Amino acid sequence: MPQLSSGGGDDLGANDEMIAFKDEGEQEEKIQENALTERDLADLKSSLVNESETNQSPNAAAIRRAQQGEQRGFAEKHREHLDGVSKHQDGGIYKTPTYPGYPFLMLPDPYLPNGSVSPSSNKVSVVQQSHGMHPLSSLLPYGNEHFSPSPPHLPADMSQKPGVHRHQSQDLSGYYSLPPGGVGQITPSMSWQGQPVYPTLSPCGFRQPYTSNLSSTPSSFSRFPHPLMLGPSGMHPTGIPHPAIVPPTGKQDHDQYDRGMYLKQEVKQQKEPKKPVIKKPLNAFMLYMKEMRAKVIAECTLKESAAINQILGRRWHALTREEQAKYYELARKERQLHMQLYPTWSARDNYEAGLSGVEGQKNKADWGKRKKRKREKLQDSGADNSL
DNA sequence: AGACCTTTGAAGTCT
DNA sequence: AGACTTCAAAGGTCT
Repeated sequence: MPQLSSGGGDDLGANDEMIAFKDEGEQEEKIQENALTERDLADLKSSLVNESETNQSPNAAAIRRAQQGEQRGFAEKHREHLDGVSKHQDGGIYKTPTYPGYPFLMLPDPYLPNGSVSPSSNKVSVVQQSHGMHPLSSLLPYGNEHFSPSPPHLPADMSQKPGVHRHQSQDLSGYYSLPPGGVGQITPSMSWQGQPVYPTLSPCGFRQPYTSNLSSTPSSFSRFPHPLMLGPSGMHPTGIPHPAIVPPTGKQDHDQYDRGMYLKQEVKQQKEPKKPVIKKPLNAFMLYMKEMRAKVIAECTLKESAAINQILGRRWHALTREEQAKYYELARKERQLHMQLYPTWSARDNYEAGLSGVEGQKNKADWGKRKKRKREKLQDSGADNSL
């Protein structure tokens, strides 16, 4: 793990914010690595494109394995980078928010007393938004479904776990519970229309001006209002439009702004009034993926998530520690918020309940099956390695 | 219809 | 304590 214990008094026990940063000389080394990685990405992309065009040629697996081997080497190297400990995060990470796509909001920092706005959050730096990506999506990592005009079901723990006091603290307000009928601190600058154009290296390795030309997309912010603008009807029954609550059917649909989708979901939810599942808070990499996926899709014209995730995994390793630290910090806040919203929730809940239906039906026997599958897979891969 | 793939990280379980 | 497993997102692909 790249994180080390902070000892900084984070009662979450989450230590991912403590990311080691070394001196600037190493940064240069990192930049060189980035350049190499971009070339690797070009190779990866071309191979992936070929892969998709040739309908998964027999060589694809071998190529993939080779890439993964290469990637592993990089990962280990990267982790070495992160092994050192530095304590200047608070002073350093957000001083220069160089990452253009990171949507900082005017968020009260739950770690600061009185819900004061931390230096880390007083930058509204929504500059580069991914294709079809909501500007707030990094802070709404559980999908947008929860903001649909049709309110989600009560969270399972709301009705099942007695004594769960759901307060809407000031700390939370900055994240999920914006004032009804308005977007609160969300200023017009949060719109990604007409944002500066950042020439970026595509994950495929070619330089391409990345424009947030989203007006043509169905989920464009210009055509559809922000889900948080939906007002009370889009609020969570608690008053907190928390996105972690999803129908137990599992997959979240992306084009939540599509009215047709709303209707479909309404019908679906009427048909299957199952208990919602509170999903895990997203980790740093998941947040990164969520933000960058659309961009990679647009630039590489890839759609297969497995391939995209490979690219994103590489890009993740190619990020500087500071860039990664932003996501670690965001993930930490996500966990904190999640814990505050659902103090009795445990990841175990989803182990047992699964997303497939009635809570508790996916019992340990089913879990054992998956375990077995995993083991079989690992054994197979081990056999592959032995060849 | 649902599992799988693919990634990293957090958190749970097991030994 | 450390190893192992599951889940989180995503959407095409496969069974």
